[in-house]
Amino acid sequence: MAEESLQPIRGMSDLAAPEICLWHALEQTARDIMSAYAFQEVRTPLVEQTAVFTRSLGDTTDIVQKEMYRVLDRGGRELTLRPEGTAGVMRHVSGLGQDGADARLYYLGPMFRAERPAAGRRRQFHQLGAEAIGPATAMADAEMIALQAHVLEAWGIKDFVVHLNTRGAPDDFSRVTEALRAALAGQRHTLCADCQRRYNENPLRILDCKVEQCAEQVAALPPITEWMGAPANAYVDEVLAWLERLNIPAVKNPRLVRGLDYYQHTVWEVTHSGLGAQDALSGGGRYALNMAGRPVEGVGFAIGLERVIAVLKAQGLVPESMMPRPDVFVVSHGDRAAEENLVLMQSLRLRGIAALMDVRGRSVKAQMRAANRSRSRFVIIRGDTELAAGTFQFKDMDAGSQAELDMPALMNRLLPGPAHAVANQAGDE
RNA sequence: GUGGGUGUAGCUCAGUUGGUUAGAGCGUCAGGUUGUGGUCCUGAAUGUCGCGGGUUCGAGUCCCGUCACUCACCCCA
Repeated sequence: MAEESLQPIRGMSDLAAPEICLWHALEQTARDIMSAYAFQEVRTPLVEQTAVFTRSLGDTTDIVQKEMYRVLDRGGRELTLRPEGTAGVMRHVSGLGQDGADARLYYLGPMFRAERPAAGRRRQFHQLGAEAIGPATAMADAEMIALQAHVLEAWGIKDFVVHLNTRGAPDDFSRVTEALRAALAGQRHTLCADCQRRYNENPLRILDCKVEQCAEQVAALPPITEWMGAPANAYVDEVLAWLERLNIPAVKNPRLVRGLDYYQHTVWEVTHSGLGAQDALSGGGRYALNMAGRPVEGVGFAIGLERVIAVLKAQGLVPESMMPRPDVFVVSHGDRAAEENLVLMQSLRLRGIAALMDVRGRSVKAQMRAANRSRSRFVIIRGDTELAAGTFQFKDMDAGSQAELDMPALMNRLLPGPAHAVANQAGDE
């Protein structure tokens, strides 16, 4: 066998410049908006006891059945790399007791699912999620959808669509399940293999099957809300009313049910036409379940960062344009000058000026090339001549102009510098 | 998990019906007189042709396997 191929494992990859600059920008925007909605960040462990996920997501879900990275630790305990963020947050909240009754929390980080990678789907991917813990009210649900739309818009995502549905109250659930089985009983054998299995295990999931023959039969069914009681219907309508009041466009999609068992009442998904096969940008819903003996109710969503970035790139955004520019590159000629320039560079950095220099003792020409490649805004050249005269050559790399300055004049050019270097960044080509 | 496509220098790729020292563009580095970038000119370096096996006098080129990437299905973010 090959000695060792230390490459990243399938579906996981490094995230570095220039792409990382885009991530920083998105993260900063998201944190600001979360603060505006009074959400606090929570960082739960990347690994939890397997039961945290199996109990909350549901045993029959695809995530639990075939997509979790499960490992045994030294004590033989069953652990799992988190496939989503909600379960860990609920576990956290259940430990807070009364203090967790109205928690407003968000998270941002990697999730793991052992799937076959494809466009918009990785084994390690990243989600921004938010959870509002508290009693079920339509206003709380609408607020979350508004928050989510706010984030997507602030990131510059255009033309996303919010699909909304209800899974009904808990006591509607069995009624809908039975009604579905009854409605499909006759044509059961014409459904796809997966749906025949779902017919027994979880008939709701048949509703969002993409196989054509199933979709046709589903289209002929009445909307599931007809089998639900009046309270459940009143609840969704109220959510829709609040959204309208907030000017958040949303379309009702009676086939949307989502794949996780903990949802009840409002569920939604945001799609974008520019994504291809995996067109879901984010999803969320209201849930209720028992975590460690404590009931936890809440509403939340998760946005797939990789997919957001795919849309932004499709919209023409280039990560390279977001790379920060160094303010100044220091060029030396002669050992004495190099020594003094190292000290100069350090003092510039202490004042917040982004500075760098060549540390290999290369020719002035090579240093200038390096300065150009680094996209530095300015170059300071100080050799033996300048050292003797107590001056600096100060070159504007964009304009190509150069002037000889003394120390006060140099500082004068550089200290207000970051401001106009930033202003310049937007306009460079 | 199932199916399709791909895998040749840092990057994007070419490589004719298997034939002798494997190429281009971009990038990198160095020069174009002795202290100056981005344009131009000249030159240089870099490949276990994904990995393993097989067929053959001979394989980047054919066959098998394997790994990875990629796309679709499934499901989801």
